[in-house]
Amino acid sequence: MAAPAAGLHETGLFAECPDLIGTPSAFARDEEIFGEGEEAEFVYKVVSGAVRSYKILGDGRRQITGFHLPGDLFGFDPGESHGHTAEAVSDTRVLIFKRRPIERAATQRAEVACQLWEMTARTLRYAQDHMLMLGRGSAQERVATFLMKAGERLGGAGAVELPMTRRDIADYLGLTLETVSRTISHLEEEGALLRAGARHVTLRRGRLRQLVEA
Amino acid sequence: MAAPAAGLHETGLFAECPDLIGTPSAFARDEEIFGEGEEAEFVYKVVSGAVRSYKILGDGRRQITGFHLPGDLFGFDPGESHGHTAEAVSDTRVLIFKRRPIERAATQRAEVACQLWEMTARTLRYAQDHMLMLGRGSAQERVATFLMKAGERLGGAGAVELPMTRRDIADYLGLTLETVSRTISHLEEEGALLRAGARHVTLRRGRLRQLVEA
DNA sequence: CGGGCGATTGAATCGCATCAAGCTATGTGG
DNA sequence: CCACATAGCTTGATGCGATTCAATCGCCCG
Repeated sequence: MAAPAAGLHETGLFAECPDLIGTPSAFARDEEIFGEGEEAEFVYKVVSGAVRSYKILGDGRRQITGFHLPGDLFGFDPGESHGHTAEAVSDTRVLIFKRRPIERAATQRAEVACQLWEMTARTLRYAQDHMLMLGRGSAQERVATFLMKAGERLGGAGAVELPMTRRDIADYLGLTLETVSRTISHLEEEGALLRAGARHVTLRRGRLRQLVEA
Repeated sequence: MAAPAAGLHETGLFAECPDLIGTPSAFARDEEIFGEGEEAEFVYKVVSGAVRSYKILGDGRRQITGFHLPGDLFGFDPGESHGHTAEAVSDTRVLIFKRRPIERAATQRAEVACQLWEMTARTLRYAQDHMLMLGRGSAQERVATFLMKAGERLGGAGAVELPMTRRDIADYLGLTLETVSRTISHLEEEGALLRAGARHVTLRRGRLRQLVEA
């Protein structure tokens, strides 16, 4: 679904930098965590909740480039300033890390730099897959693919609790919220999912995959 | 326009790896350089000509993720296998480097790893800007932006010699070749450019920028 | 000079956007 | 505890921009 950018934790980068205990912090729904163009002083790791990263196009058109879920690291666009704005999708708790010590460690320890490289590379692969959807996918393909990927990350057996609104999904997929809503209704008619309230869906993965590949 | 991914040369990574003198090689127009899924044994640097990297969606729909021009490095998607297919847009000369020694150097020398990280990060920024176009731009915005970026990379004063076909441009921008053609005609009517043969255009940058921002 | 591929242009169609009501949860104050 | 307000979602009607299908056109190369 999104650009996880996890892995630092698991691979122990943070464990190996004793000074880099993250500072816990919390953001309310829709609160800005950082803005595009601001100096990139911190890096963030989601503990609970969800975060959206997006770019804006002058007149307000918004493209969400990724959602960040618990375990994901975000805000580490290399460069002096943030290339995105990040906001809490729902009430969210994060750990905050200073960016400088991490970058300093990277200049001295090759394995740290390699892990950062690997992390950025993973984000790049997600971005390129997403480009394929945005450039070439129909509305149905985009929504079905989104739900399947969301299901893998959020769901257990098939029940998925979506933290984001229809507008967020639309801005992630390059559609309007009406089209997302209609498409989900259509998928339900086709037997590809069941809704229980707008945010709670149960996926029929096989059926969904059929519709995407057909 | 594309995902340059240059920088390794200028920053001397290759100079510092005496074993890594690139092997010259040449590809004819439309010849495949490597295919998606193949083992990623080599990295390539464009000497002359142009290269397209793309992904394919089952039924033949193609999304070009970037064009590579002289000086650009490509094929360095980290991971064991290539995530793209690469083909020569026109007759193209490249330098070929073995990937292994570079990665080995990265695991030992932090500054090498940092350069690779930086390179991937630059590609990621291009990909994310492109996502904004694909998700939210009109045909006119996409084509005008493409031409301006192509002009910066290929053109001197304003005369641009496009190495790729309308279909290539369309598959890069998520449009059809007819729409690209029509849009270029329309831009010419608007006084934003002059054509001298399909591949040769002279841009009026100020006028183009007006149309994109309006 | 002729063949052919790529580009342009035209006409009809379609998918998604836009505009516009309702609907349904959730939460708040009386 | 219920009425009401509100934000988010769904559904419907209509329009538009891009695609699709179909002819030419024109440039380049043999």
